[in-house]
Amino acid sequence: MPNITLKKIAEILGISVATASKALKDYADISDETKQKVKSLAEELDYKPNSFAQSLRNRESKIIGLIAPQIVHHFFANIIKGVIDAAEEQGYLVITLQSGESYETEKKQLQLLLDKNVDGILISLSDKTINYDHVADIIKKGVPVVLYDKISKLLDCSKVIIDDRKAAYDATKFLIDTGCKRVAHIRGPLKPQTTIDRFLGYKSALKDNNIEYNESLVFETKDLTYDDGYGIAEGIFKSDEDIDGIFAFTDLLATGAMVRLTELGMKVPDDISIIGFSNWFLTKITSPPLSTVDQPGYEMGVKAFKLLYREIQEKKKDVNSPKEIIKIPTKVIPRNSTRPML
Amino acid sequence: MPNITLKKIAEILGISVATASKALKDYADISDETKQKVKSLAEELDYKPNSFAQSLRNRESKIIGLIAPQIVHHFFANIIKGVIDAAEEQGYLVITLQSGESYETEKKQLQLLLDKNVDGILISLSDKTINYDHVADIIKKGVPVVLYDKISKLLDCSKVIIDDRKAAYDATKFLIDTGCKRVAHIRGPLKPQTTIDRFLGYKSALKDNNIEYNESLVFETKDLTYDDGYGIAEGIFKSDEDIDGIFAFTDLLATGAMVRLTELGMKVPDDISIIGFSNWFLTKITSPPLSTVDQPGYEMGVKAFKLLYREIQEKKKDVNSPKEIIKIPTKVIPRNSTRPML
DNA sequence: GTATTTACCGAAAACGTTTTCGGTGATTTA
DNA sequence: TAAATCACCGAAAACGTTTTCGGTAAATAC
Repeated sequence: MPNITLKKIAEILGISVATASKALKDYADISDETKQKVKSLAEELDYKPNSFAQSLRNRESKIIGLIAPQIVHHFFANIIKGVIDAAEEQGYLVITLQSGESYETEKKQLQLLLDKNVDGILISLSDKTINYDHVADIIKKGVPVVLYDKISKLLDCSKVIIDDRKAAYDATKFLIDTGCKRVAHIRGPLKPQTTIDRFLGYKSALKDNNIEYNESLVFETKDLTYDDGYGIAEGIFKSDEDIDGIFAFTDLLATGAMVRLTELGMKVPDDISIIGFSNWFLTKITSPPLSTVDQPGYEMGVKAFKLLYREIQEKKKDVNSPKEIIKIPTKVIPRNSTRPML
Repeated sequence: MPNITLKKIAEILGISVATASKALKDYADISDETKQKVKSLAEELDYKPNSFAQSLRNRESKIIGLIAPQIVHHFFANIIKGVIDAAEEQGYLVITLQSGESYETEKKQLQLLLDKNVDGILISLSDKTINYDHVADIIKKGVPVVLYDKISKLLDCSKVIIDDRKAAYDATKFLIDTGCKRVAHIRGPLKPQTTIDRFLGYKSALKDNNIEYNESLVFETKDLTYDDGYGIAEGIFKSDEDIDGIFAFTDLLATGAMVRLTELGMKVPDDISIIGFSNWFLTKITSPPLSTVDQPGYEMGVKAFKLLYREIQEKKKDVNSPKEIIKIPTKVIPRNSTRPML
């Protein structure tokens, strides 16, 4: 079945393709009568403009690209959902790709999106990415790019991030406020900025509460897995430091640690309080339910798209407003792995 | 910066656009010398063919559409990942959309994808979808469509599904084999086929093991939420039926029920054994860890794409092989919410 | 030495849309 | 009545690619 085109409509009506096109777009130099005829015939034949032709002519695809390190991940899935919803509202569709935390695939996928002529790109850097030229290059080329969550300060573009430092500060302070004296920190892998920021937030909360920072209370992880948290708990249990609180880099680490410490006979939260990070679904159903920091992924996705959308519009009009960095506020969610506030 | 096109390459080299195009595609009627010149200049200038022009000319977008009821969902996220990976391998990109279990948006999004001229569509029906014309129409139009997970028998197209009936049979049999005498079933909402199939699997496992089916051992849910499972547990606890095993429609329901039953003083698995369905991540960290049925989402996504890919290829060649229905095998994952096998 | 094949290239149409730039005839204005 | 305005429409170029169909020169065949 041959597709129905403007040409066909024009032929049937005995007018030119140009007139048909303009009629559908309500150009002023087309009579109301012709407009009506074209519109109703288009309706009747269920005419759909060919998007390739439109894109070719208008130089825009109405598609954006989205790269996430992982898709099967509560936080990122929420972001993706937010992006898709916000995009759809503006008539944009989203091509999603995942780097799998690999620099090479991240680079390759960026190119795939560019090859498809997406109107803009939303990207969260992989943990392994230490060279940013692949992103810098496309920014330089004028492609609208917005970074979200895993960002780099070296990249000159708009960004949406969690205020990790403040969030970590709040979490740590919450432990202190609920009676913890010696708070440990299970930190993430060294590289990403989030690790550093949460660590700094932890440190400054200690400082502000007159607790001396003690390096041996900081435990490092590489994998961010449940098993990792589970393993690290051994060290915390055996430590001589009288640890009575843990601020973990993620809920998963916290959960792993909590399970192991419980197995080892410690009571949570009385012997040791634990707070995670992200408010993933699982935190509601651990025993005890895990206190955590809510990291609003959906909102982040929406904001990221809106930033990108603005840039896309501005590019069309050839204006250039300054880059923006949005910090999404977080909130401590107290549950039963920490003691109640006094 | 103006994009670099075939025309530009041709001009620089003093040849025609046609020759340039053919050189890049290794046409036999172009001399090796010209091919080399064109290729190296293209390389040097970083020439990227304009995808709109290609799509317009070739009538294919190398993009497929994917509609899922939910994105923030372990099972679907895995499927999406599988689809994206498999697609990328064949040079396809994926536009993902979520219906949010709404028939109206499902319908609308199908249209959005069609308007973008995707080469094919992968769709999992929303729970609320009871009219299938919107899908049937595009199948009739010749658009390659493959249904996955939430399917309808009324739709004539290829499908990829979990063998729900067998999976439920296995899960129920597993409870019986580990000593349960009176196995309850928390079933899903009435409509979707999965609910029915799992229920039938449950029933026939009972029958094959000479246990009489008892309607009052079947509990219905609407929401599939943790809270739903939690609430239903009340009824199970208060029941006079001496229930000693539960096969729940999903892990979440199972977890909710398990938590509530534990609160009510029952010991899992000794007083009551529980098995869930899906092997979501959370099952590893409940206490006790939840026995479940593994539902391989990733594999399902891969298979679904491959089916779709085949149809797309066949459509190009104008051949028409019969529709295929793939059933993905599942596996019982024994953990500690059920008793050990004797 | 003519006829035929071979090797290589290009003109042009096509995909379907959008928009510019005139160009009609009809109506107003001076 | 001539000149200016108006309302309406269409031809054609453009977006960048692909492919068909010749066409020309050189190489081979007879």
